[in-house]
Amino acid sequence: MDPLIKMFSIFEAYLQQKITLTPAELEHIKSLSFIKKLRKKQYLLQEGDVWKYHAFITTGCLRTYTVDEKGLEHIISFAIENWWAGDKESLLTGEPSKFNIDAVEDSEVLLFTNSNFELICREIPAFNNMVNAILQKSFIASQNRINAAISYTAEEKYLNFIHKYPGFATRIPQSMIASYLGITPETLSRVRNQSTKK
Amino acid sequence: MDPLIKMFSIFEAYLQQKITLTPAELEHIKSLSFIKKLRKKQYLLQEGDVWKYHAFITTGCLRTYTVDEKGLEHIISFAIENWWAGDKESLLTGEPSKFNIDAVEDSEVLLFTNSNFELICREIPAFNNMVNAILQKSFIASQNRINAAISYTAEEKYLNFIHKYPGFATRIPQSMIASYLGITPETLSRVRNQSTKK
DNA sequence: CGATTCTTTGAAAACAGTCAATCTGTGTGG
DNA sequence: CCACACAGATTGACTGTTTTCAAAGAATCG
Repeated sequence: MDPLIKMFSIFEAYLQQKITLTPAELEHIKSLSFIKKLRKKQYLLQEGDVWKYHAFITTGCLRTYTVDEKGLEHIISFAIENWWAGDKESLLTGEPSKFNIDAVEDSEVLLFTNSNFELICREIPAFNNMVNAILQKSFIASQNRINAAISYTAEEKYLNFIHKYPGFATRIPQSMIASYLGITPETLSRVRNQSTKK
Repeated sequence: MDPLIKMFSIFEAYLQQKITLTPAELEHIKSLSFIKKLRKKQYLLQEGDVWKYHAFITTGCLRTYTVDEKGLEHIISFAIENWWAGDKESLLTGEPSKFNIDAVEDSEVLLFTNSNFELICREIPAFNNMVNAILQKSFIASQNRINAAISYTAEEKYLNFIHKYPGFATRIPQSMIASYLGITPETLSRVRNQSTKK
């Protein structure tokens, strides 16, 4: 099966679960998308580059992260199949990104240039509404993450994480969970040992 | 001067700086808004209540915060004049809010019920676009705050804060800045002393 | 002023981070 | 198929930062 057809069918299922589209609209959206396959550890975006796309993940897992002066990575977000990735700030301002995005697993991504994406939003109001609803959910999730980051202890952060994303923890190295939670891998290891004892 | 007229003129100036509206549209928006004056420390929203509005601050300063089991407050966000406040999660889900919103200074707020707000969004596409642009900026700010929360030391958090919001720090108690940064007031006090020595 | 609130300071304790070594599991090439 | 290499996880000892608790010192406001 043509990979574009297969990948797009995943996106199509995603769209149809959220909004109603005519076959012509679907075909139009499809015509404006293109595929990118990423091997594990391959970059989708590197710090310093300008991000100009909207990326929908059909399979796999990506991470968005910063690297500090000491070379430590801090994961801002994960994005798995049926979710979006990108740097909205770089996209909006045109400034070079301060984030890196790379593949945690071999992944397949559907890309839209920003101008094509905006075209779709203008032409298909339901699509625009969907995009705004996603943004709203993303914002709410961010608020909750901020609350966890400034209120919780290391243990609470971990327990909250596995409760919120059950199953996901087994899919990625623990050191990445630590990086996402803002603690060291060693601390996470100790916290896990103590939690299981209870 | 009628307080509604005065307050609305602030909102009107805000709107006209962002979008173009006809006098009739402005009048329509005005007719769907209502005033709330808040004395310092007065609640706009209490934990457990369902939030059903969109609040635009014309003067003053509000804070959104959680209270943990120990009774400690954790500030999720500040909102000053010409900015918005509310709990999008409670609004979207209809669930009781886990946040409190109260006035840090005597404040004046313009309120729209969610249904009236959505009506305006539907009737005036430019207004809807403006709302989405604000949401986008809010999301970007949240991402940056998450990055600071998981990457920075206490001192870096403070320096980043005063750099990002110059002047604002003098407007609120330092203990609230500490609460916003996720550190204790004592630590902030010490960090400030050390920073000024340098 | 006096009362309240906020900030600063000190000393001790708790927590998380660092560095280094060991252990575990996985996958690859000989 | 085994042995090895590698990446990731764990553990220990130590260090450093931040918190906690308590008290004293400013600042603010009625």
